Amino acid sequence: MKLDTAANLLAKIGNPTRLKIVRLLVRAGDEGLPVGMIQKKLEIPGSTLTHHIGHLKSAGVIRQDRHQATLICKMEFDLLRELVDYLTAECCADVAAADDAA
Amino acid sequence: MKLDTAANLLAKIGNPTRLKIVRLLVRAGDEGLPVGMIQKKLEIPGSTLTHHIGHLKSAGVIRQDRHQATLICKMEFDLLRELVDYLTAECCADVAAADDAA
DNA sequence: ACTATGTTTCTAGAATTATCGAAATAATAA
DNA sequence: TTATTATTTCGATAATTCTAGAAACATAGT
Repeated sequence: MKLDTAANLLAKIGNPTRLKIVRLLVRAGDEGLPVGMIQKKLEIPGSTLTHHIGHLKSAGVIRQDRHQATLICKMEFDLLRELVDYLTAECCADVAAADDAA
Repeated sequence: MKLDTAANLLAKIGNPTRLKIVRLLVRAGDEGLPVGMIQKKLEIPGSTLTHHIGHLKSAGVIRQDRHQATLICKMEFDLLRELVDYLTAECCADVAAADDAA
């Protein structure tokens, strides 16, 4: 994963409202959650919620599947995992070596 | 770690310039890097660099130790690890829906 | 004191992001 | 068709963040 991609993903989930959305969706698992349910839990206007969902979607963090009249939001777990892997590799891997060197 | 704290940390390192700084400092290990060396590697104006360092410092991601005329920037590895742990918990969550302290 | 180097503070403009009401669209049912 | 529920798009404003030049401050050497 490129640095700019990682930075973008981090910035997206680095917004309190969006991190709450991510957390809800992670806990919802593969079944996801309807937009309306997220809205009910976060208690924010629909347009604001859509704005944040748009960010998460365009970054590839989540996707939306329509189910009748409702849109179900689902985590793209693979990407989230990739991001954590990047952080671990790029930002934490050298910690042990650094500790040894000290 | 609280959600808002995590979101703030993610937002801080979710800026390409700051993620580059973090990466340099992680690789520098416990010895850290002088501001001037970071500036030389990133090729950005000092005032811009100070701005980003200020963000990282106020979030607790890095600290600065003066060594004669130069300021050495060092990662706060513990906090970074805590953040990765938080993300990992979110990512690999079979978390109980009960602890909803949003 | 003066000079040089390293870094920050001040300041302001540009760019991006967040918020949300109102109107529009999507899907389905009566 | 009309109605209803679900969600988005539009449009405008507010708030935040980014960038960087100029000036100031910090430290050490002469």
